[in-house]
Amino acid sequence: MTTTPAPESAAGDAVSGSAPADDFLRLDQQICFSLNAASRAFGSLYRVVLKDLGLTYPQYLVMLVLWEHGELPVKKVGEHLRLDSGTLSPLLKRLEAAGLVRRERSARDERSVVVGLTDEGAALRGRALRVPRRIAAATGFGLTEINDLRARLDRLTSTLDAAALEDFPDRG
Amino acid sequence: MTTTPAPESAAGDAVSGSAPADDFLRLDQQICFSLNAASRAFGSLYRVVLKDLGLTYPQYLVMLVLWEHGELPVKKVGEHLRLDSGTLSPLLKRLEAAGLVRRERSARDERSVVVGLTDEGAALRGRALRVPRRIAAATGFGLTEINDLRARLDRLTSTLDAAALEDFPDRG
DNA sequence: CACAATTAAATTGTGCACAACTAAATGACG
DNA sequence: CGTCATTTAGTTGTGCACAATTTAATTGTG
Repeated sequence: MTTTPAPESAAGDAVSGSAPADDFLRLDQQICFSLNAASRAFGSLYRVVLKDLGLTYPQYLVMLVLWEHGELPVKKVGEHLRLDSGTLSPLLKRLEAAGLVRRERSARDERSVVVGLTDEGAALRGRALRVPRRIAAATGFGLTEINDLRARLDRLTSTLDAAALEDFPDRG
Repeated sequence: MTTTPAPESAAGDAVSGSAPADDFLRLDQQICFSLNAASRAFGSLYRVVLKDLGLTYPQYLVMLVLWEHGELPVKKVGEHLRLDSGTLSPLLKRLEAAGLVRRERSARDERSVVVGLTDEGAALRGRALRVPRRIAAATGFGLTEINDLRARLDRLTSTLDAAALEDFPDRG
């Protein structure tokens, strides 16, 4: 579980034999699983930390966007978070039911629904200020290391997005 | 979007003012969001690549485990993937309905359900061999870089797990 | 102005993650 | 042997992600 053998013999050439492909399959399991596991481990930690704010992790992300940008149409919130209305509509309804946000149709454009903070939602920010520090501490990483990891992940994300668009151009 | 200002002035001391905490909140958004986004971008890519195998991403992970280890009780599958029966039971039923795995109660221990591959499930491995290469290519990362990222993520995961256990010791 | 194309939310349906709980089998111990 | 704690799957309920579809408003064009 330390420093994988790394089947570099098969790194550059086409799939010829069978053994290198096996290694790739095992490696693939490790990579995709590592990311998946890290994401879920983060989720578990946030679940604990956010419990007394009464927020789930995706709800917290939405609140972060609103705290930073003020009121926004659902569309814009979705652009910030890479989420569509299929995910956001029910989530925002739950935040509204919790009294943290209000949602109202824009007068200028009746298609658009503008999401804003209630007083309670704005006040919650004060209690949220201590969240990042607890999370950062739990990672055991320093700021530099965190920023480095973030940069790699962001690069990975945009590369993956680009690759997905090549295979599947009919996507927004 | 390049090299964040990094509010290192507030890195070591307690939250005194307001501005540094604001920065932390913004930073937190970036970190957790980056991981979340990368995980979902990976998911989208796998969704496309796995489409003609008829597998979802979590189902693919289960198949990887079975291809590598042969038949296993549900419990063991869950240990490999960090998933409990609440997630695995319905997932395995879908794989069984698809004709890829069979599930049968162990004779030795009637509590345990052993999951094994059908001929069709074993045969699917052949078509899956080309998946890792497509994924690796899409990341735009070399093997070294992938392994490095994986190592960081694994370290992050175990640190996060340990931190969660400190806050919440009643967890397996 | 009329009408087609586009856009924004919402809805529907499928599948995953996870907490909480249930049911059944096993194992330990008096 | 009987009883109780533990273990293993499964079930239920909540919430998120995402594809596909629907509805309504807006924009563009003739």
